[in-house]
Amino acid sequence: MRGRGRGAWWQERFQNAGARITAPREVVLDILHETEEHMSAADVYVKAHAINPSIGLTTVYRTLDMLTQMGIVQKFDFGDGKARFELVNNPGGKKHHHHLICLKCKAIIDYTEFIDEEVEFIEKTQRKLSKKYDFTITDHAISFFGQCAKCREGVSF
Amino acid sequence: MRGRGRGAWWQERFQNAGARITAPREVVLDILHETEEHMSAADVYVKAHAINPSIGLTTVYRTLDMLTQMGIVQKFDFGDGKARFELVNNPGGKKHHHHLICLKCKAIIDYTEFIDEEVEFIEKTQRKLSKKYDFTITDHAISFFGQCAKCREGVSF
DNA sequence: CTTAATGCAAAGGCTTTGCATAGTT
DNA sequence: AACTATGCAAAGCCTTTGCATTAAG
Repeated sequence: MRGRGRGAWWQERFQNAGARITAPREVVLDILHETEEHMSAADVYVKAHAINPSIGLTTVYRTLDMLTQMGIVQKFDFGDGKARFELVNNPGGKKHHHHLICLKCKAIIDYTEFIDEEVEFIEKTQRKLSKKYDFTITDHAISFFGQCAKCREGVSF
Repeated sequence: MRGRGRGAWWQERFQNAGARITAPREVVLDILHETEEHMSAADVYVKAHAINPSIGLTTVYRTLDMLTQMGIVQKFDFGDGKARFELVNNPGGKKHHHHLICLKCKAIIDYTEFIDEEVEFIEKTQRKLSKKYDFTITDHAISFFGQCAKCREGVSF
């Protein structure tokens, strides 16, 4: 029963969805809320298990999957074989950002610089898409791919 | 030796990179060039193997990976456990597009409607990011996530 | 000729599933 | 009490790796 009271924003969503509020789910949400990183399921599991040793890896996977489907969490694949998870709206936490990904070394840069200009643009597009395709859009992702300075120096390709 | 003469655009890039032009690579590029779908490695393999039975799955994976690192192909993860590949620039082929993804049923909609407006915006951002982070940007991806009309009707979440 | 590319088989690693148990509502 | 959520172990499945062979430049 960790974090009860705080973070009620998602508890309401759980109830509306008929999903039970359980200790493992609270722990996972807390962890995602407090981190600045792009965490893999295993990363979350390690922290969760440290907090509450009775939490298993399977539950972490299942929780992350549920949260992704609910639109509370966003799942990313940066190309290194394991999925990464981030809270979509992190009140008081990490700022909304987009990604710059090096295709060679898989380095990820989070940028927030031009987000403000992007927001207006994105929202306009979102409204149009939502209407045209009868889609309820809850989130978006923008990524740029290329080579970082370090990898550009190196030979090949 | 399929497709020699045509599609010389990538052959030059191979030579500059010191990569050999081989039959399997030509076949894979041809397949990607001719399709309208988001193909998995297995999908590509099936077609490639049908054209040239001596082509193995491993080579398809290795080729796709190389093309991705070269920026010729873009690798996507739509959340169903297998990676998808698309040619980045497909002269005379499929138009550049972005994705609308249903988090429930994993349906993917390719949209091209508002691309033109996006292009100008994206290029501006790209120039700024490229400069600030000393990154050579070769491509981008924009995706919107949510629920399609069909899944919205269904209960849960 | 030299070195990269390929294929097959096997290994690897992340993620999912079956089933009995514990926990919520 | 009724039914969802969890955990463990095992299975699944996509992807990668080792190594001998073949082919490109």
